[in-house]
Amino acid sequence: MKFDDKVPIYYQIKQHLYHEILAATLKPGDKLPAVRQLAVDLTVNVNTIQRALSEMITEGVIESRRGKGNFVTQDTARLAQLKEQLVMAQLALVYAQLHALNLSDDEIIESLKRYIEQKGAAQND
Amino acid sequence: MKFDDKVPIYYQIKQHLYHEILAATLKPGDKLPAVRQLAVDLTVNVNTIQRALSEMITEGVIESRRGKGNFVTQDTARLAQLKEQLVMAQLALVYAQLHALNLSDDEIIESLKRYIEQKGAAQND
DNA sequence: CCTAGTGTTCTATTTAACTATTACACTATA
DNA sequence: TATAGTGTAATAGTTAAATAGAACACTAGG
Repeated sequence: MKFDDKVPIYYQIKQHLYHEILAATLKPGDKLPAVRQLAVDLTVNVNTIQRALSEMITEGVIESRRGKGNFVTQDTARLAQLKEQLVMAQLALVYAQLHALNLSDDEIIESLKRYIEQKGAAQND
Repeated sequence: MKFDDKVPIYYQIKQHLYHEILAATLKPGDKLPAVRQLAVDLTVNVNTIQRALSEMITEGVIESRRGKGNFVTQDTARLAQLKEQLVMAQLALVYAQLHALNLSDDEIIESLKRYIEQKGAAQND
């Protein structure tokens, strides 16, 4: 995994895991890879994995069972809520950024459409 | 100015200045506030300001004139190019994030529209 | 009971960002 | 030429992220 050195690695790992869970690559109740395995896979230290996981445990996304492993919560309502929050946060961010560049609401929507069309033309998804 | 502690301060300052320039709050040829003044305004050290500025000088956005000050470049073509790049980069980012959450192209566009409508309803812009 | 696999915690060290401080270089102007 | 305002650069110290390594706690299975 490649990291952006502008953002703490533990935070990027957290976002990575969030995406896997909210995109249902990891389903409710699924067991995550062992922390030592994740550390190898992502070529970081166990402590860095642990830091990402401990925040997600606090947030109710992951349940930890000592001696067994880490598991995706089965609280699907919580997951749906978090997904909606994440989508809205992303949109709010990009909207604020583009609005700050003096793009109107319509221009923002249009430029997104243009981007998607260009993307589709450049490479079939 | 408030900073996100997940991202280096110098980098946030750079983005902040980019926005002011590309939104034409600071126009081509305009003089920027003195580095020591910026340091006071943004409550950071001069070196942190300098680091942001030196990258922007390398990128051709700002011209430095020793003893006089820092000035926005008058190369409007360069500015237009950078603005387009920045907009596209923002869109690419949010698209990738939402796509990774299994939202289709249409759903991404629709959710942006919904966000903007909600925003307009919640607070007149 | 022992062992392997798991999560958890602690200490020490390294590195990069940021700060504080000082000094230097150049420009304009009184 | 003296002074104030500007950018530039170097040094030293602080802090947080990340690493390395070790130890501890719990579970399952032979």
